[in-house]
Amino acid sequence: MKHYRQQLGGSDVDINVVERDEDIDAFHDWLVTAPHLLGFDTETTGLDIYSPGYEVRLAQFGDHRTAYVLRVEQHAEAVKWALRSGHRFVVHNYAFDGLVVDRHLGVTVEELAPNVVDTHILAHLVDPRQQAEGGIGTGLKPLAQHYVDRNASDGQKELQAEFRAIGANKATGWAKINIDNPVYELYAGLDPILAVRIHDELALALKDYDIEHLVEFEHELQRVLMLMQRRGIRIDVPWTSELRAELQGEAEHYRAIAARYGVSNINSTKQISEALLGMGETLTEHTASGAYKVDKSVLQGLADLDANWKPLETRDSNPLAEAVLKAKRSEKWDTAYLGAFLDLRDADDRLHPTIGGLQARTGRMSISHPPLQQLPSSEWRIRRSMIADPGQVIIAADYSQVEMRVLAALCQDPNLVDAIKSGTDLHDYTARMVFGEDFTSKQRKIAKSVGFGKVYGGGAATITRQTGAPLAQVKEAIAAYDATFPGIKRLGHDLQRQTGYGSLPVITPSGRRLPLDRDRTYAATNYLVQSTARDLLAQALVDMDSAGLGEHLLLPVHDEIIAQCPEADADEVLRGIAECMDGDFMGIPIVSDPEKYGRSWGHGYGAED
DNA sequence: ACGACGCGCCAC
DNA sequence: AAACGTGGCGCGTCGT
Repeated sequence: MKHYRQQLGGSDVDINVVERDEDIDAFHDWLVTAPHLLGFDTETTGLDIYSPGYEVRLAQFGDHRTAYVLRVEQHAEAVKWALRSGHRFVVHNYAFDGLVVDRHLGVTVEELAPNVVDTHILAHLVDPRQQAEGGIGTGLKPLAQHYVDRNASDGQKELQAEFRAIGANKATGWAKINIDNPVYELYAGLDPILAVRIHDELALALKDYDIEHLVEFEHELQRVLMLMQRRGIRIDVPWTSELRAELQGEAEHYRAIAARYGVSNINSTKQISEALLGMGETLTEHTASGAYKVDKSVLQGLADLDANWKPLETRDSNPLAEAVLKAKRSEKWDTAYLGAFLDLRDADDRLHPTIGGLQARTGRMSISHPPLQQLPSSEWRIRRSMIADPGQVIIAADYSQVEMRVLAALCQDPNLVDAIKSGTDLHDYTARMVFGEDFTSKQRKIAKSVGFGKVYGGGAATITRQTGAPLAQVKEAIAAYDATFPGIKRLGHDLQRQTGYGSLPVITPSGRRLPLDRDRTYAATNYLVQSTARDLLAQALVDMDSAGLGEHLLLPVHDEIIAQCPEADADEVLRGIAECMDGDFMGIPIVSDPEKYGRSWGHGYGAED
């Protein structure tokens, strides 16, 4: 047995590294007398749990002052035994380690999840802000520094130095570092101890908030999301490869055109602005640092295109602007999406994206590796890469105008409630109230933008920029909007007053605490609405799992659920999904729009067989 | 060479 | 009085 002793938060901690088979006896002896609640952590070769060749290298258990580090290759049975020993475990970000032991040790999410408390979830419920936003932070390091020891480290920096010493980097070091490297072993052992100590402090903080139901709910949701991540989603490799080749060809074609105008690097804003000025174009917008702005909207203007890439026919299209726009788009779609699909797939051509259940300040979920919540929706080709399992079809259900409905429920403005309950198009209703019976399509667009502005906290200037309508007209529309729906404005005022203008958090109907930034208290309405809409979708996911629909679920996308099922069952499964999503929220009907897509996700966006 | 950071752009 | 929210990620730039 190898030992390390270290000071942590004013007391000594002991880290024991199991080296030989006889050391396991000491681990056994410790575990059977150890506290019921133990910290657990793993060290692995990387983050891509499902990639070929992936390995879990170390497994660590610990209490407040003692940790055992086990090498999984040697002592996998002891690790499994410990995980099944009836203890409860504290894990920081169980969504990761839980899937690691599910995939690589066969200790499943189903058996372990009920015995786990995740400090990431607790931390987010105490304070969802990152350090940079003025919060405590939700990572192991900031939590350790805040709750355990001002000088605590999660070892990332120290390990990075070790990686460098062996000619590795952050990406390769975790797989390459010697398994008996002392820095590696020490920090591996510290992590479960930190998790336990952080847990106790967070549990104490949560006691005051009376949100035990949220703690339980978020763990339940996490389990459902982990099963979705484990299931993964199949990709059509030949389609993806062919589309890549096509987009790469397009990018190359347009790069060559740009090069003819002196732009050798289409990502260099400097080259682009200089070349455009050289062609006699006038650039009027500047970036924050004073450089000429040549972003998408500026280039679209020069290329005579509107925001939807449709010709405006107001001028001759600048060929350089057009070439840069198209080259950039093709390149981004190729690398950020299609390339990632192929790189991140497992041996069975499935993606297992990381689904963060409690990610944004508002609790909104995120999906990364690859980022499947942000695939282009303007066309179907990228989404066409995601396909249903054999014999199945992709189905989806999205909430209809969920944020406006939530806003109506929370502010109870009579006209807004009436507008939603009447079932008429909300933006038509608003335009009629604001501009009268004979409103034009332009006025409807303004009314729609004002509505979004209310949800996001935007003002007249932003709406002017978006719609192109004159400022005076936008201001008039906002005034009329406020007069029509006074409850929305009142909600914002009430929230700011109730929170002491940012000194207290906004509390959502679910009990979630949402701290405000003092210089942006106008965001209170948006936080409340966004978070509550998220809670509705999260509850629907948990309900679907309880209703036996879990096996169909693929992805959550903010206000919609992507799923799959055998074609013959599509109507029935969609009905079940709708039953979980739909309902009454504070007197406002929440309704979803279920749809059968077809063989691929792209089939919901225009792809055909 | 690597990593932190700002910008821009994709989504809802 | 006015103030557009939440993410992920690839690129270029800059600092180590």
